[in-house]
Amino acid sequence: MRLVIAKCSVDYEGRLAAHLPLATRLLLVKADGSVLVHSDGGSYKPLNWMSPPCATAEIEPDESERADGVETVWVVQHAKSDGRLRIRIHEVLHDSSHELGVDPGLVKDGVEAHLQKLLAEHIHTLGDGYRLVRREYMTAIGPVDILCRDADGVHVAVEIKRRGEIDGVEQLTRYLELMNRDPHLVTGGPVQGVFAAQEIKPQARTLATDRGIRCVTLDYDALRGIDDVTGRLF
Amino acid sequence: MRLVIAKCSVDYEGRLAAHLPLATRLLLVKADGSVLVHSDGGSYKPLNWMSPPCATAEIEPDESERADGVETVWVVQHAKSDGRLRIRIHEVLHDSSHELGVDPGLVKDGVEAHLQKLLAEHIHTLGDGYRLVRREYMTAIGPVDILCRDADGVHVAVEIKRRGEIDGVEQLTRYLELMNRDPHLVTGGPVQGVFAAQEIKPQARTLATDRGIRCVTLDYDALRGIDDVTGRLF
DNA sequence: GTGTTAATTTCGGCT
DNA sequence: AGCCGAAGTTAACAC
Repeated sequence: MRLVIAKCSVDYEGRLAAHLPLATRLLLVKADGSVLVHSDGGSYKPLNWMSPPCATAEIEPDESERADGVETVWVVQHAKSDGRLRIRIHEVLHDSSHELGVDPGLVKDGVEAHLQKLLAEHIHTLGDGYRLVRREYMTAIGPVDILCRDADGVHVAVEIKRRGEIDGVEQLTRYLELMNRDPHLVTGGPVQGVFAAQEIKPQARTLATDRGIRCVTLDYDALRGIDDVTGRLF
Repeated sequence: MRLVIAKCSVDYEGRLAAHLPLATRLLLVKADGSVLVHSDGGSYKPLNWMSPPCATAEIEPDESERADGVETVWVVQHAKSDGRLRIRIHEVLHDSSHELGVDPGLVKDGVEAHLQKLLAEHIHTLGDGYRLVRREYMTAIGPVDILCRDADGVHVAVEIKRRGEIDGVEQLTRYLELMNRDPHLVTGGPVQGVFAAQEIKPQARTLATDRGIRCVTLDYDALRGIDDVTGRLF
């Protein structure tokens, strides 16, 4: 990993065109060749970057660039597209390289998969008499998060999101359309839909309700709490 | 901006829980207090981070940590939530600070907003006699990019994308369904749909055509060129 | 490899 | 401030 603090201007051409005026920034070159241009604020997202695979060529500035005070030019070229980053360096304030080795990677907990597991374990939170059929019920266009049956034996497809937005309702709608063509699933009535999320946006709720899909707000801590209570029984 | 290369382990607790095993990484502390933990590969996204506003406290390791070889512990606490990053530093390999100043920021070109503006200004590229009704025509489920009328006065809803994919067709379909329930818009025939993009994926084109939606490929440079010509008239 | 879905998404625009 | 849609989204996972 190479760290360079430099006064520079940057131009990107690829999926869009973007320009960064002259200023002091951090240039980060990773072991895989990717380059990140960071300012001293904002977010974790760089101002500009080039994803791997890519290669950097350090070239001499042309006459007009040299007249503007450009010391060196980095041309970072993406290997598989015409995406290109051109970094005109006016002054290098710091330059150091470091061996980091391979990273063992991140371990996560508490994402959608976890919500799905918790809800499957406590499927009765959807209503009395609900029984789990299976998680990740496979259909031709992808897996339904949870398939269960209500007290009357009617199949219920559950789509789980951390944040419920319109896309999620569309997704569930596609599943429901498909499942309602399957005679095995249409038992005692069409397959019902439940849109479950920690938070449901008003527009998504409106669309879901309009399509006869029930909206359920999930309380992650409560589900986890129920989980703990269950745990205590053993 | 402070740059630290250190052997460390990281734990995040906030919207989820995440853990990074001991390894050598870059710790980047920005002027606004935000912290980024980068490995020497992957993408522009850090392995872990804390967004501003937040504050870092450097504390002494406890006994068991010290026994594990921990030299210092950084506790990065988010100011407005209970999100917290705990970085256990075993060894510092580099530590430097730099004054960067405020960044003038990024200038973009060629994004959807620009395409929309250009097409609205040259709505006749969709066909002779087309007239603009308005951009960002508001419906209950969101704004339609462009609403116009063809030579016969039939309303036409236009969805613009930089890259036309299936979800864009879905979006336009939702708008059309809703708009066709509005008697004010169904003048002389149902509202027509136009899916306009710089590039339209075959699957999206197939779906759109199947639904009676016309696909139009936009030439950004040509539109801009027309714009220049118009500009010359003044 | 291609396509689909999630993300501590982040970011910008508008109400 | 909140809501919604776009992103050079990126990244993980399934087929």
